[in-house]
This record gives sequence, C-alpha cells and structure tokens, in this order.
Amino acid sequence: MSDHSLFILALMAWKMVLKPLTNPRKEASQERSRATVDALVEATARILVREGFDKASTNRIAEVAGVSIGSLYQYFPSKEALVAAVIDRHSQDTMRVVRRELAKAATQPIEQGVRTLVAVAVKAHRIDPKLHRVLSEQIPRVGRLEKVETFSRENYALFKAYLESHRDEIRAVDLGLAAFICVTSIEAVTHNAVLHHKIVSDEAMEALVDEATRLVVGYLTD
Amino acid sequence: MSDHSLFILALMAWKMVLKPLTNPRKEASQERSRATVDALVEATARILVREGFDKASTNRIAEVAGVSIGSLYQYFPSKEALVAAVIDRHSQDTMRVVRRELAKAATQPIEQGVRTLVAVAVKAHRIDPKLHRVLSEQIPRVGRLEKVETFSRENYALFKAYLESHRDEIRAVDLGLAAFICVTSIEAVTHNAVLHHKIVSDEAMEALVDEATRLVVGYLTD
Amino acid sequence: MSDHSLFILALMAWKMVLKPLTNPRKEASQERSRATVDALVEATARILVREGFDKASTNRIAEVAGVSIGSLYQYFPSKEALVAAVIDRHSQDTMRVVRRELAKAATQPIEQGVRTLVAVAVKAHRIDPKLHRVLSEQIPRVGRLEKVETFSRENYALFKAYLESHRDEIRAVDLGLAAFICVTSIEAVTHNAVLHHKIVSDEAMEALVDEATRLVVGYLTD
Amino acid sequence: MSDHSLFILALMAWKMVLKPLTNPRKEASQERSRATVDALVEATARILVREGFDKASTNRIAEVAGVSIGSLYQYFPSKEALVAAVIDRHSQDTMRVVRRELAKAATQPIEQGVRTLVAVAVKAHRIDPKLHRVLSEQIPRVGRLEKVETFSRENYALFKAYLESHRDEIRAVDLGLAAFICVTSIEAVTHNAVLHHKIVSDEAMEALVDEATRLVVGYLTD
DNA sequence: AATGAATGAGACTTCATTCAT
DNA sequence: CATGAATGAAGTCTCATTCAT
Repeated sequence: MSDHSLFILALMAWKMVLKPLTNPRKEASQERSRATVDALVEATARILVREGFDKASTNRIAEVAGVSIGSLYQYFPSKEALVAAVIDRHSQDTMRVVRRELAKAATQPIEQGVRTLVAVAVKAHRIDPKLHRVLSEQIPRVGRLEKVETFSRENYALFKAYLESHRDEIRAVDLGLAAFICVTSIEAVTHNAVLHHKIVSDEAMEALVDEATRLVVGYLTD
Repeated sequence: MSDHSLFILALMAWKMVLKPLTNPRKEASQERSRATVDALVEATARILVREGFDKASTNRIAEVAGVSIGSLYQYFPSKEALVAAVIDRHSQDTMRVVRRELAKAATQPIEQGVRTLVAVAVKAHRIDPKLHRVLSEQIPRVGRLEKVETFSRENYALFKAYLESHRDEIRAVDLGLAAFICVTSIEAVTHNAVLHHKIVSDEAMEALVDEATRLVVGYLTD
Repeated sequence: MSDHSLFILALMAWKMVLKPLTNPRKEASQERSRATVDALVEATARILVREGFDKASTNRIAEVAGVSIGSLYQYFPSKEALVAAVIDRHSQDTMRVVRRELAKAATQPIEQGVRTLVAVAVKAHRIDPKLHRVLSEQIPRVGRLEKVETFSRENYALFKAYLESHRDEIRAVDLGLAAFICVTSIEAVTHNAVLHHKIVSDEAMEALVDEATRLVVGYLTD
Repeated sequence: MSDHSLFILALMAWKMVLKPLTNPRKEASQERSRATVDALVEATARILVREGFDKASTNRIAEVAGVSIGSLYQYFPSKEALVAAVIDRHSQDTMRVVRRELAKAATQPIEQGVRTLVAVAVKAHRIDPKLHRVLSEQIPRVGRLEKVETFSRENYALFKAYLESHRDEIRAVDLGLAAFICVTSIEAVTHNAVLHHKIVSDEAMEALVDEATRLVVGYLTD
C-alpha cells in the first residue's frame, strides 16, 4: 500500500509494538521525565514541519527542546526512535479523532457508511497536514515501513469486515479485492486533495466527499 | 498530487528544463565519456534499488560505476543531479512505453478507453517497479517535486481532454474534478498493486484491471 | 593601506565586530572547552608560522591541537574563523604592549613623541615577528581586509590628532596627508627592518629608530 | 623588504633567472605556440584580476584562454609557472616604463632626482594596479619571494649608487641605511596611495609626490 | 539524572596533473 | 601537437553518538 494511507480509517486503537531499538528507554514515570520526553517529541515534530527532515539533527532537536543532548539520549536511544515517537503521537491523535467518528458507520447503510468513511479520511488528513506530509515522505527513510504496512493491512481488513456485514447491499465481488480498490482510492483522493491540492474551502471539500462517495458506492453497488 | 502518479498517462513528450543545480555539467560528446555517464547513472539506479538512498553516496556510486570520483563530478555537479538523471532516464523509458500504447485510447469509447488507460498505467509501473518505488519515495528529497507536480498537472489535463471529447458518453460532472478523482484512483490502485502488493500473476492483474476499469467507468457513467 | 600597518600605533582598545562567518561558534564556558579553544588557536598559529598558510588545513590543525576535527568545528565554523582568532589574539597581544607604552607620547614634544611612536612600532613588530609576517601576508585571503582598513584608518586619525595637538611645533601642512605619509613610512620601515632584514642587534635597531625619527621629524618641521 | 616594493624603481633591466620548474617549457618558436602562450598568460592575468586567485584554476585558465588543459601543460609545467609568467610579464611592462623615465634622474640634483624617482614609482604602480595588488598579495603563496627579495635588494643598491654619486649634496649618513629608509618609504607611500587609497585625481597625486619628495629630500639634506 | 564537550566516520567536492587517443 | 577524459589525494564540514564530570 502507499506511503500515505498511513493512520487512516482505523476503527480500533492499536498499540504499536515498537522494536527494542526504537523503544523509549524508560516509562517516564516521574513528572519531570515526562515533560522532557514531551518536549523532545514536540521539538522533533516542530523541526520536521518547520525546517524539514534534514535540519532535524539530534543536536538541534535537543536545543529546541531546551534539553541537553545527553538527556535526549537518556530517553531515546537513537534519532529513529524520536521520529518513531512522533509517528506514534501523530497516530494516537489521528486515532482519537477516527475512533470518535467511526463507530456509527458500522450501522449505517452503504451510501451513508461510505460517506462517513470518506469524511473521516478527510478529517484525519486535516489534523496536521504538514506533519502528515513530512512523515509520509520520510517514513521510508526511518525504516518503519513494515509497521505502516501492517497498519494498512489492518485497514483493508476492517473495511472488508464492513463490506461483509453489508454484503446484501452490494453486488457480487471478491471482497478482498474490493476493499483494496476502495481503501486505496479513498486514501489517495483525500491525501492528494488535502496535502497537495490544498483544497480548503468547505464547499470544495464537500464536493470532493460527494464525488469520492459516488466513486466507491457506484463501484460497490453497480 | 501524490508522489506516485509519476510518469503516468502522459501523451506528449516533454522536455525537462532542469534546474542548474541538477543539470548535467557537460554533454558527453566523445564515446568514452558517454560510457562514463551511462555507467554513473546505471550505478546510481542499481544502488538506489539494491541498497537504498542513504547508501548512494557519491563515492559509492563512483566505485560501483568503476569510475573515479573526479569523473563523477566532471559530469554531475552533485549527488542530486545523479538521482535527477536516473529520474529522467526512468521517465524516458516510461514515456516510450506510454506513448506507444496510448494514442489508441483517444478514439476508443469510454469503456474501452478507460481500460486501455488502466492497462497502460499497470504496464508503466511494471517497467522497473523497484526503481519506481525508490524514486517515488525519494523524490521529495531530491527537490524535483515541482517538476513532478507540473508533470502530473499535465496528466490531469490530458485526461480531462479525453473526457471532454467523450462528454456525450458520460454524465454531467465537473470534468476537472472528475479527472482528479479518476487519475488519482487509477494511479494509486496500480501503484499499490504493483509496488506493494506484488501482484504478479496475470490473472490477478487482469482482475485488477477489470475492477479499476469498473470503478472509473461506473463513476463516469453512473 | 598596506597589509602591514596592522596592529600598530593604536591608542584605544577596539572591539572587533566579527562577521558571522568568522565568529567563534560558542563561548567556551567550561574549563575543558577553554583549553580546547586555546589549543586550536595555538596550533593554528604554530602551523601558520612553521608550515605556512597552505598547510594549515583544518585536519592538520586539529591534529596538532590534539583535538578531534569535530571539536574544531564545535568552536570555529571555518578555517577562516581560526585564522581570524589568531589575528585577534595577536592583535590583543600587540595592543597590550602598545597601550602600555603609548600614552606618554601624547604629552611629549614632537622630537620625543615621534621617537616614542617609532620605538613602539618596532616593539610591536617584535612581539612575534614570524607570526606577524604570515598574518600580514595572508590577511587578504582571510577576508578581514576591511577590518584592517578600518583599523588603520584609526591609526591615521590618531596620529593626525597627535599632530593637531602639536600643530604649533610643526610647519603648515595638510595634517591628513602628513599623517598618511608619516604613518605609512614608520610602519613600512619598521616592518621591513624587523620582518625582512632581521635586524636584531640593539645598536642597529637604535640607529634605525634614530633615522626613522629623523625622517619624520624632518618632514614635519622642515 | 616588503611584498609591495615589487618591480619598482629599478634602473636597469634584469633578466629573471627562472627556476627550471617554473620555466616555460619551450621557446615558443612557432607563431602558433607563441599565441597560445600569450593567451594563457593573458587569461591567467585576467582571472587573477577579475575573479581572484582562488578562481584561477588551471582548468579555468585553459578555458578562458580557449585552449585545452593538455596544451596548457605543454607550455607550462605547473600552475606556479603560469603565475610566474604573469609576474614576469608585469615586471617587463613595469621595466619598460621605468627604464624610459629613469635615466635622466642620474644626472639630476637631489631635489630633482628624488622627485623623478617618486614620480616613476607612482607611474609604475599605476600601470595595472589591480594586477599589481593581486600579485603582491599572492606572491608569498607562489613561493617566488626570493626572487622579489633579490630584486628589491637591487633596488637598494641602485639607490645607494645614486646617493654615492651625489654624496656632496647630502649630509653625512650611512648610505646603506639611508637607501633602505628612502626606498622603503617611497615604495610604501606610493603603493598605499595607489592601491589602497585609490587616489586618482592628478592634483592629489601631485601633492603626494610633493610630500614624498619633501620627506626624502628633507631626510637626506637635513 | 543531567550536562555538554568530545569524537570520528564519512559525506561532498575541487583541482592540479596525467595520459590515451 | 592538441585534446579532453580521467584521476585521486586532499580538503572542508556534519552529525549521530559516547562519556567524563
């Protein structure tokens, strides 16, 4: 799946099972530690967004976080682990939004349900578009692609489950293949619309949601 | 538009107006230098595919090309220029295939025409999938995004032109928006199918083409 | 003005406002870093004197300083910044000598005053003649010429001020022009005598001071 | 003596006895060769003046000269040799002017003679001030300092000879020391005036010549 | 725990010079 | 003789990471 179907459309929370090497070193039990960790992750995200990946050196991150480089390595064993933490945090944020909105789709009929899914996809991409973009561009570099693939495989599964429970409303089709087609299309359309075409006006967005919904519903129902 | 609608669906040749910084330094006039340049571009592509962007240092490239580092800089002013050359070469290869196949779509009815377009998109992605993937992942870092955006804007325009000349066959719809939806979907589906899901079997591919065609045709014709 | 009227005859302290590019990167707060900075500047000076400007590569400087190349760049953003630091240090040393000796000239009559000035010029050139020579030869390359010009303009001004307060002792003459003639001559004579002709014996030096004084006094008083 | 008493005040032509390594490789017997050599020397001088020493790479010189790098090395064994050739050419040019004007000084009385010498010094510095400046700044780098020292030692000797033949007009003084004082002063004053203070107006220059003459004559005659 | 000085592998790049054609 | 492709030592500088205090 593509680098940008990240974090999208998930119906359930999931816990990233981080690799040891990218695992925060300590649970940040104490208040102070917690603040330090937050500052570091926040600094990383800010630099990523404002100055780009290449400027995000560990020394610069520590500086922006107002923390010594030594402390940075106290909490994160590598630069990768920091970026991973940013990815995780962004995922959490996305999840929070997605979870809140998506439960209802399950009970909606196809037309309504797909519209809800598309709308959530748009909303998810709008949480922090710049960060989302940087992350989606840099993830291959940070070597967390497997995670993301696992994640999006889940997306397909979830969408497929949705289709299964609405099978009577749709035409005969291989549900796995259909899920792939639909998820990929929704993801790509919303991703491009939000991140590259910078559609901001609400009418434009509504039109887009309309069209994307039509695309998917038309495909599923013939 | 997305990093992977690269190189796709273009009907016309276009001349890349390279930025000075990524412009080859001199034309390789003699045969020997031509061979050197080729070896460098080839080595860059190989390393990109086999070892990844971060391993593609100029020293390594020169080494793999069997050329001195000095020669590398005789022809390419920077590492980015080399990657740009690889992109260009890959584009040329893609173009050659696309151009050869695409003229016929223009005269075909919607159903046939869209199928042709989808099939070409698949074919284009299959030229050198690994390279295509690396390039699409790394292009933001090589600073050639504008080029690619220009290019894909052309894609939309071309598809829109196709729709215009077949307007009587499709439902009433904003053709610009429709082109965006269709091109994005076709691109994403073929890109993901070829590059991430590694669908190789011909039947699977045919099924995919069927479905993608249905997705787009259903959308356009209601 | 010439490359060798450096550091001479100044009566006031001045604060070098360094260009960013030649500005030390951070203040060495801890004792250890202070030692590192000192070692680097000292190593630069030694190499400049013993091996010449072209041998003063950053790697060599770090090696001689017994410090890693990384530490060098922690404190100095470029090779030029190092040379600039050497210039500054040499300036400080010179200033310390000059200031200590020069106040008295102000109250002395022309004959005495000029002799004092000449003697100080000689003394200043003798602090570290080899280093002075290398620096005066290499300054155009370090891009600090403007500084030096500003500095020597001050020299002229100071000498001119001296002349003004002794105007009754000298003949009618454009004081600006006279200052230029005198300062340039004193500087050149002492510079050449010390740096190129290697006059070491005290008698020879005394004779030189006598003659230089005679040259200037004769010129000023007719 | 200083780096800027170059080429000045010489009363006789002298032939630079070049070191083998900086000796033109062939006598350029043929017309074509002669043109090539000239083009190379001219290109070197132009780049030195217009772009600075650091831009004067052999490849760039060859390019500007419209000659292949191979041909450059056919005629000049090293970059040094090229710069040396520029120095020589500039010396020749200077000599031509100096010789033409200086014979008459020999027969003139002190006052007149010194004025002539000063005027010639000015004239010599004005032949190609920018080139003169670059050369005087870069000579330490090219390692031809010995030549220049030899040369200026000759200057002192010549001036001393002049003083000897006019001993009855001047006060009792060590002629060697006096020559040093006078030559150094004249050289420095004219060098600085022309190269750094950019005195261009003829009146200003005349005033300067007046003052320099007064400086030297006053010193010699008491 | 925190600090920040120190490290050094390794990246990019230039340029004087050689040599096959 | 001329050409210009090729060479590679050497230089500048960055940045993830370690470790003594």
